[in-house]
Amino acid sequence: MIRVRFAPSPTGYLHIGSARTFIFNWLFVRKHQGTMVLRIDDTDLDRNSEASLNSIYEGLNWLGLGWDEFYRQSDRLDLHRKVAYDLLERGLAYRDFTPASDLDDRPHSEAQWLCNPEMRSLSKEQSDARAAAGEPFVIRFRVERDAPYEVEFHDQVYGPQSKLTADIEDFALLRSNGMPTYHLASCADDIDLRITHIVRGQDHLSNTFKHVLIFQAAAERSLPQFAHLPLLIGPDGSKLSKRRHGPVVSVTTYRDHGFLALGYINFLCLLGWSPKDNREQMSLYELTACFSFEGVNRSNAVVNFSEEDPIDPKALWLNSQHLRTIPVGALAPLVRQTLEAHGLTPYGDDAFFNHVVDTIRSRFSTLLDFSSKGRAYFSDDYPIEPQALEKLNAPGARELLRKLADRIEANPEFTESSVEADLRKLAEESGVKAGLLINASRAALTGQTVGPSAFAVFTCIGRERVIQRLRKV
RNA sequence: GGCGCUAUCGUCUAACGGUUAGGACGGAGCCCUCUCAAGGCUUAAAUAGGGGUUCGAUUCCCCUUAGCGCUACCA
Repeated sequence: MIRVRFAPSPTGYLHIGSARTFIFNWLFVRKHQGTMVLRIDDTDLDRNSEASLNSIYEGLNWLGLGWDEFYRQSDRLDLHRKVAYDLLERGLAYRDFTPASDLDDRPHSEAQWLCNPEMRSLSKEQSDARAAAGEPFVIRFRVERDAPYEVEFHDQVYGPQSKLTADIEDFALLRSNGMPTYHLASCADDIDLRITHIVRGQDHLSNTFKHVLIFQAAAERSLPQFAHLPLLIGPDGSKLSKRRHGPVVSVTTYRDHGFLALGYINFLCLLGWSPKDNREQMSLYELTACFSFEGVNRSNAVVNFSEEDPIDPKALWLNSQHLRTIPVGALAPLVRQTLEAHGLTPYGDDAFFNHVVDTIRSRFSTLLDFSSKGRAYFSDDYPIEPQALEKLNAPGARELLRKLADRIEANPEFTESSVEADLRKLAEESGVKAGLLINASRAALTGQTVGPSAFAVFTCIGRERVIQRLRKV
């Protein structure tokens, strides 16, 4: 049984890199009918906040993929401590009484820090005595020093990995305030939750050697599988961060820009992974079916945005592809929500609404376009653009539009073809080109010079409103 | 500084030793057309540099360079 976990720490919004990690975990586990664990890694008291936990849920809920089991590390502290003390008991870890402030003075840039030999060699009696006296300490993992060996694991993406114990420092397991470090909490939980595949960002690739040491020391069973994902970076080549790159790094930004969750998921999947057969637009089903770690790349992927253009153009394109191909029935409720959020109430029944959505969607790339560019289809209060005004100001245009209104009113039939017939007949009788009347109609009905076929516009606005709007010009 | 990872068009990527180095986004142009999209077609655009191995390297090995990551009582 495959079990994976997504383990965000609540120290900010849901980062798009984290979102992609979540998605890859999800695709993998759904493909193999395993269990998805959501685990909140909240062991850093200083940086955690309830607000950021909520924003992570917000992002996850928007993606809409879901999970099967849920844990918070802060509820599992006893387990973490037990693992640390067990390692201490067995001599695989030791107490380090060095005050935290002294460690800051370490010459970081020159030689790497491995351990403090004095603390490492403290006898059990001394160590116990100082602890009993209330002196603060951290518990560190005792990495082999006398007989260095290669710590090895096989990464599903990066292949065989190894690192000499001589290059691994005696990392902390338990802080002096009694809280576990990331390394300890993560491994203790992965063991306890019987996680079989650890899928996470490549920034943890070198940490994995430490984790392997913990797993080997603390778990009876064999190592989980590891799969590290290439990082998402900005156009400047640096890791995406809110401070540097702004709101583009938060998934909710894309929700707020009117993205379809599927469109954005699809985009994220194509960053660092490909199905190898040139497919780009894919359904969740297709993504799940063909996802594999073999298809994951090893080099970082740039999210392509700029100040003028804050959304990756490919994301926008992919979204527009989904927007025009998903079933109207699935799209319509989302459009309705968007409209309502902008104070617009669509006309007519569901069938009519679906018809309108279906007609105009191929020109749009986000949900927001329905309430902005598509406003005239859902409200009588819409702006007339300057170019549209020009069309209306064409000689005789207004008068012809009023006549057209009369013709339409006189004709009981109201379909694309009946309107077209009425319009063309009127143009012919008046000795003007049909194009003039067609363009003027669109301008009058939508306030815009761009949009669907003019006759389709008539049916989307509806008979009564068409007559009204044509007369009003 | 040490260790680890990476390197194909501007961007996302394909090519698991032999291709005119393919596709997509974006750009340019053409067609279609009542407008705008969509769609179709065309086009510009890449193997970081240097050594090997090989009949033959984008592909395998080494070096250089560059970028990224880890080197915290952050995750």
